Parts: sequence; structure tokens; C-alpha cells
Amino acid sequence: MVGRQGQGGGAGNKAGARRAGLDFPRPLTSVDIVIFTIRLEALHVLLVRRGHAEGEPFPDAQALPGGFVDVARDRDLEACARRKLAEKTGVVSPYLEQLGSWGSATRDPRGWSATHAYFALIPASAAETALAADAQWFPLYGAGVKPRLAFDHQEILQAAVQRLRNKVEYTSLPAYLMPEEFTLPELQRTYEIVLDRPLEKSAFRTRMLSADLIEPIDKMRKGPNRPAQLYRLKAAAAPVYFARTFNAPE
Amino acid sequence: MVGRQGQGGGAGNKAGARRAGLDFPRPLTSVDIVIFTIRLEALHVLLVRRGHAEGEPFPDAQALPGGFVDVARDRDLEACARRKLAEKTGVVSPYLEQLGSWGSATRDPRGWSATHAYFALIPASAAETALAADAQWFPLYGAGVKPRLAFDHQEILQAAVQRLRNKVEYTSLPAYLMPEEFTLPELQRTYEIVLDRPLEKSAFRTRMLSADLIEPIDKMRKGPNRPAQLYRLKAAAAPVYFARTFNAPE
DNA sequence: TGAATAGTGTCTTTCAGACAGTATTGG
DNA sequence: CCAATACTGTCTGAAAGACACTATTCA
Repeated sequence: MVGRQGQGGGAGNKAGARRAGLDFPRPLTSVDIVIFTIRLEALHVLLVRRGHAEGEPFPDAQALPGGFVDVARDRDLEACARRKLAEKTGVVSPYLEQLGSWGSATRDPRGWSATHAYFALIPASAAETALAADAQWFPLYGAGVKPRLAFDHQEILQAAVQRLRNKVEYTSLPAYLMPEEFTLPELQRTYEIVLDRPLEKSAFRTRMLSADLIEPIDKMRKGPNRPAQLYRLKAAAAPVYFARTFNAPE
Repeated sequence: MVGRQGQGGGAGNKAGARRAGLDFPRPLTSVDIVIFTIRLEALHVLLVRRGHAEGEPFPDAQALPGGFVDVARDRDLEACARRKLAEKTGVVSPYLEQLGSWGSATRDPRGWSATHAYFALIPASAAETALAADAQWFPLYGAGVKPRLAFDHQEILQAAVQRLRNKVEYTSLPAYLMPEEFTLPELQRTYEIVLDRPLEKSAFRTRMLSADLIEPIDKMRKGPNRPAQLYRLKAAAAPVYFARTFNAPE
């Protein structure tokens, strides 16, 4: 057993020879974000086209928005993620959740690298404006996306889709994909798009209305038929966890 | 908008001035593990006493087992976690799950650092043997532990306990805290210890037996009263997710 | 009036909670 | 026999699934 021994963020202690010194190679550290929205009745993810300067891996390929942590600018990982999200979409307060981290010697040809992945949900309304020039929405087919992705981003994306679909079964996450005002049928439609499966209207309404999540506003959505009650998210923006999933387990 | 622009593990593209170079400061990268077991009818976590060589932050404090990623030895983050776990406990194939990552400019006095936290469940039987000299089991009080912990490890530990308690409500995770052979009342007791709450025997048995998780073996646990059927985990070691939590939501 | 969608009510099913009751051991 | 713990059965209640029914708009 040779080598560094420190615990936590700690380095060197009892190995003696190499002690508290920090003069060993460090992995590259980045943050990537999987940003979802609903457009045209389908789940979309934001991708960014990579540059093609010399030394750039995966030139011109599509990739998740992200990049290296800037130790001078970023106070912490989440701040780094928020910065990148704002740069690409203009959105400043989305639903943002840590997804996991991927790190290995081989995922980046430039050397050992670890990325901290986040996933964000933003409303369709915010999804069109203030988009960066190199960013573009791509619809999801199954758990993936048409273009080949740089690095291990296909794997990260799949994990994000799986986590989203999974949590939608028993949480109120889709509410964060809605515009400010929405009707219950619209919310149900969003659930159905993400789950790719129809839900029962009656059970859906009961569940949503009995959760402390949305409140009716004094306004109706007019259409060519019976108007629908409009709702908005309650002030307490925390996601709600339901005690059961929507369907029986398979 | 200045600075590095790369996506993914990518660096520098269109900012022109600073391009594909990798000559910027990198955060320290470490892996920490929250290792749980059941001892003496209580949930315990493994802590390691930090060294006190010069330059060592938090000298002699207790900390989660872990340390810097060694780019020469560790193929990926999980391999790094498994290595550290084996070094401290001798256990090689526990239940191991990524917990999240914590990174900021201030969590380590030596500079910007990010740690990838894992959490592991090991059986009580494996918890006593082959323990490293500087490692020790500590019982949990609520979501924390008696001694003050180094770095932000108290926060990481709390997150781990919360995740464990939460998942125990609707998964078979406690099965990984059991020895090879166990009875249903023993498994129920483990659930109750983790949840700190009694469970209904009948519902518990029905749930466990109808899940494709355990199988009876041709052996009974003898005692001063009616013997109990012994079970073992089925070969497919994947955790089972139940459609409902044990109790109604509060 | 009819088409279309919003919203409600009713019956069934599933499964956890409560708890009583039976089974099997040692002393 | 009794104490103790393993295990089973039965009733109830909560919430989802299925689906029919009513309500309200526009054309």
C-alpha cells in the first residue's frame, strides 16, 4: 500500500515518504448539465456544438452544455452549473438537481477527467428565448438523441432520462416544465409526454389536487370548448413526493 | 464572457485568446465513502482518524474514509471507491452506490476541491474483521455522529443517512446489511433499526415474500422458541423497488 | 343541437395497517 | 402446562384503475 493516504479532501499522512505535499497530477474537473424542456409535444434536451480548434476533442460534435470548473469564478459546483445554464439559456432559476458524476482515465482523450452532471427542467416558454448561438434543442427518441454525442455524454443523458422518467412516477417534477399558468389537463399531458404513457384523468386530478402543490387562480383557459381552470405552482417550490407510483409495478 | 468555454470535459474553443490549452488551475479531486453497518442493534458508520503531519488540515479529527484520486492507479471513480473501501474494511463486493459530489473553493483549506461521495452497506459479520488500524465504527445519533468531522463530512454523512432512510422505505436495501443467512424477523428488525420505527409483521412478510428478492434455504434458525425459516438473497443481487412506501406520507 | 373537452361520481382492485388467532419450539 | 416467538388469516381503509356520467363552451 503505497501512495497518498489523506482522507476526505485530505492528502498524505502516514505513508511518510510522500506527505502533505500536493504535487501530484490532478484530474480535469468539469460540470455538465442535462437541460430538459417540452417543445412540440415532445421531451427535448439542449445540446451544444463543440468547437474545432486544434487540440479540441470531438470537433463539431454535439455535447451537453458544460465545461471546466473555473476555480476563480465558481464558488462551488452548483454555482458553476447555474452559470453555465444561464449562459446557454438565459434561465436563472430552474429546477436544478445533481445527477451524479462520471470520472475515468479514458473519458476525455486529454487525460483523467471527472465531470459533475446536473439536470435541469425549464418551461417551454423560457426554452426559446435567449438561447446561445451554438445551442440547439433536440427531441428525445427513447432514452437517447439522434446525433452522436461527445465524450460519455450519451451515457450521462441516458442516466438523466431514466432518472427523470423514474421520478415523474412519484413526484411533481413535471410541474417545473410548465409555464406560470396552466390547466390540469395540460399538466397531465406533460406527465404523459415524459412517461410516454396515458394516465387516468380522475386519479391524476385527485392526486394533484390533494397534494400541496398547485393553487387555482381567478382565471380560465378559453378554447373551442369548455374552459378549464387555470392553476399556478404554490410559493413553496419544493417538489412533492407521492406515496405510490402511478401504475402498479410490473 | 471571458474564460474557458469547452463543453463536457472540453476546454477552450471560440474564445480565441485562450484556447485548447490545459494550463489552468485544477481543483483537487477526491473520493469519500460513507460505510454503514448494523452493530449492537444500531446503525453505525465507519470513520477514520486523520493524521497530524505538517500541512494536514483537521489533524487527528475523525473523517469519512477516502482520499485523493490517484490517476495512475484508479481506472475510474468507482474503482477508486472500491479500492479505498477494501483498504479500510477488507470488504470487496458490498452494496455501493454513488451519493453525490461536493465541491467548493472553501471546503478544503488547501484549495478548491471536489469530492465524489459514495455510500456502501456491508453486513455486520464483515464489519469486524480486517478493519484498518485507524478506522473505527461510530453509532449514529439521529442523522449525525458524536465526534466533530473534518471538512464538510458532517454534511455528506447527513445526506447519506437521509438517502438511506428514504430508500429503505421503498427498496430492499437493508438486505445488504444482512449476513448470508437470515430470518424474516431478523430482516424486519434491520428495517426497523434503520427507520427507527416499528413495522407491521404481516405486511412486511407479504411484501418481502412477494418480491423476487429472497429464497428459503433448507435450514431453520433454532432458539428458545419456535424456529424460524432461514432465507438468503437470490442470486440476482439487484435491489428491489416497491411501488409504495411502508407508511402513508406525512 | 352536436362536437369537444373539463370535470365528477361510482365501482372495483390492490395492498398496507391493525390485530386476532394458530403453530412450534424449550422449559 | 406456559412463555415466547414464528407465522397466518381476516377485516378495514386509502388510493389507484376503469369508466360512465355530467358540465360548459363554441360553432
